[in-house]
Amino acid sequence: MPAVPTPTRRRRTEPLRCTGCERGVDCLGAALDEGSAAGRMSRTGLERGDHLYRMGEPSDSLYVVSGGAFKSYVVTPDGGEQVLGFVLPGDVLGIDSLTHPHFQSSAVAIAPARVCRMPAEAIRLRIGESPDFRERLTARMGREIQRLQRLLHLGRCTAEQRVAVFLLNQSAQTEGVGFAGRAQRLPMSRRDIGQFLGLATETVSRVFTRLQDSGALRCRRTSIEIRNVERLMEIARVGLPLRRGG
Amino acid sequence: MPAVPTPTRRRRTEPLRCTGCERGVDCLGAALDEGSAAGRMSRTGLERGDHLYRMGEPSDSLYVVSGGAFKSYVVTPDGGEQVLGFVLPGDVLGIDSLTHPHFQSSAVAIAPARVCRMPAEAIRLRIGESPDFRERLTARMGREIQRLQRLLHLGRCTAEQRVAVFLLNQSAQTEGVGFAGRAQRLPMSRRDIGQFLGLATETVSRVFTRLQDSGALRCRRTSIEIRNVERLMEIARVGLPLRRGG
DNA sequence: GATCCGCGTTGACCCAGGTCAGCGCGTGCG
DNA sequence: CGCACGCGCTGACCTGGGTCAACGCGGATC
Repeated sequence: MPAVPTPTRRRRTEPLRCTGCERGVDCLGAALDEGSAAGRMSRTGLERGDHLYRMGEPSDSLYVVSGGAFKSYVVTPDGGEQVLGFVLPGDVLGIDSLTHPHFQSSAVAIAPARVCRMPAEAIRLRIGESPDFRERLTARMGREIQRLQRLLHLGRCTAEQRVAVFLLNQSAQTEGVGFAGRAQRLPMSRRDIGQFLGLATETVSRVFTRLQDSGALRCRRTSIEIRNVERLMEIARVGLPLRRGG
Repeated sequence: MPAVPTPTRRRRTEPLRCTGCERGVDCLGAALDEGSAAGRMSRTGLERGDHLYRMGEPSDSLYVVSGGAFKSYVVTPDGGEQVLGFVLPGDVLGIDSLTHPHFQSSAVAIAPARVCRMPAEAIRLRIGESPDFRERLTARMGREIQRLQRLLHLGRCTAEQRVAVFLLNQSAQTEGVGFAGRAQRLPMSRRDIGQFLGLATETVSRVFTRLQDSGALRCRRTSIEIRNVERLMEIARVGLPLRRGG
């Protein structure tokens, strides 16, 4: 993202009702958009590079991603970026700042995206009146804790393992469990992946070519196809054996 | 901890009222021990090496640590231990399993310890009746997310930075912010510290001696004294300059 | 079409920290 | 008392991946 920070920008904001939304009743938004919180939601579109929010800004909302992709990150003391995760449709943005008056991380669209805004006061109201909503929210936080714990472990693995796990997760999230054989588009750059996995971009690149040489993968720029899920899972477990072919 | 798992053991369990407890009203237990949840808590003592719970066991409680020290960890697929954190008096154990039917991590006492058990059903009741309790619990989860995010960043730092940050945190938690000049006891082994920070025990040991040589620290086995907080904070920021003295 | 710029890729080099091995010390136990 | 064992410490060695530099490619701009 640019060196001179672009302003936090949100485009085409419009009020929203969840009735008839393609995400259905499992969406956290649908669970909010009832009772006294009804009618307080809004939907916003963002272009690639637009910030949904920045670390330090007053945090007054939670967002359900309904399209596109986001990168969540913090700026480290030394000026680097620690990517916390990539956030895809159905996921919630801002949950790490729910208990704080200011955002604890930044969120930027890495592809044209849409989000549904859930204002904090509506959330607070709904928490009081709906045990179901309460539990969903708590479950989301619990899941985030789990995710970060797994991420912590990933940080102790080899470069091959990190990338393999990352690709498998990515594929599972976008296509359902373990689907392979069709090319998908990775919305994030090698740089982003590196800052997420704790690797230099060069290393990410090298691992990609090594995985390709081993036949587990086929990739060109942002297009990627898992050709051998079993092999990739094997690599995720034990690292890459150096021989080629297969 | 031993290769053959010791049974999960809890000793000297007794019913508990928070009235008159030295921890005071700020304790999460005191906030629970009112209304319909009253009288459902209990206090337990553990010896060094006793497990409070193990990953996979049915999780039916939250615990407030009231004395001693714990290590929270998960066993990684390759059989290693990933230490998630060290848990000291006032902290809560089991919050990462609150939204799961089974514990997602294990907790073992690394020193003689005491905990107050908060049964899940009492928590559920109290959540329904007390917005204050609810918010405290959510705040705890939010804090855990923050902690893990910081830990993630720590995993990208040099060995010196990791150890320096660890020692500063440890000191802050046990003695109030930035206190130095008096020896304290580290209840965890070099091995534990390594498994927490993602370093080999040898590296932890080497860094300790290097920090000692540089005058920032004085340590012998489990006894440790921060002699120069500023220097340690400087190291935490930028890593250790190689020259000695100071 | 010419130019530019950001991204991905590759090669060469280097070093922080992992691994292995040895040793000393304190503690518990027969 | 002697022994064994676990833990911490240190040295020697090795390697995974970071760093630096160069280059190719594709998309945007004029």
